[in-house]
Amino acid sequence: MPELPEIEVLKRSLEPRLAGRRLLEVRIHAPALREPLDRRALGDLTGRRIERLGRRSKYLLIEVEGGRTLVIHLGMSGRLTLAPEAAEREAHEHLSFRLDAGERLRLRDPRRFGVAFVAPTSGLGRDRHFLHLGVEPLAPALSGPQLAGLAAGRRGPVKSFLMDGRLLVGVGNIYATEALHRAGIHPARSVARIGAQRWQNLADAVVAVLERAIDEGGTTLNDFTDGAGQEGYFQSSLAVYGRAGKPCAACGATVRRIVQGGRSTFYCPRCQR
DNA sequence: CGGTGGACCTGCTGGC
DNA sequence: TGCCAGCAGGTCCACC
Repeated sequence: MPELPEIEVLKRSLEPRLAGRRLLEVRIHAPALREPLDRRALGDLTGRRIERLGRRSKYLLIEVEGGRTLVIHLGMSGRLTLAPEAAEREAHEHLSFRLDAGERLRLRDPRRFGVAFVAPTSGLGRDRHFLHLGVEPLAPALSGPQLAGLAAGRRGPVKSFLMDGRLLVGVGNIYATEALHRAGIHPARSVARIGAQRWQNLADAVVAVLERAIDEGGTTLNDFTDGAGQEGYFQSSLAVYGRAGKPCAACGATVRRIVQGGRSTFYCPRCQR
């Protein structure tokens, strides 16, 4: 579900409701998500006040007093919501924190591809999850020369390049697909055959698609919601993703589906060269 | 270096 | 109606 826009939407929805509040009690209902849950480190968060929320790549950062940060990655199917303490635990709710005022922060993740761990705030960049992450595409906005520089000396299809988190973070299958359509670039085109103008178009497209998706509350294909349970509506703006056999939103040609690196890619054979 | 395929896991959909 | 194959927003690894 979650790429950069979804995590950013989640962060923005939770921040005003979490900042300044205290984590009063933790419940852990599974031994592990994609990685084991450290009961001691998570339990050690109780009693601490939440200072601020942040985001790095597709990781949500919940910074608490005492120099710790609770880091949450939603994997493919995770959902983090703030709901009444009285509400029953839902299926696949693996981790939750009771807060004051009768609310509970709940992490549900049916597929358990997500991650939740605690790390020292000052050393986050040295944590193994963050050590090899590439550049953020927003603020400052990605530029053409920057993208070209990341691709210099490389080969391989541009879509794989966009999704390589060691170079550029936050862009997953949906937004890589949509950005390439917006830039008019065929997803299988080699990065070695992209010129300066196209790099600029692509950088602009990545930024525009991500920003618009944030504005529209993210993409809810199946189960994404923000921290209040609100679904996004960028799915209605998708030009090609998931639209194999249907008309391209821009030109009406029939959208095609191919597989790259084991993932579905959708593109318009007329708009994208 | 890059590409492929698989692993992790549950749930939903579509075809028969 | 039921069953089963295929597919799903993300990483991470082994292997060619």
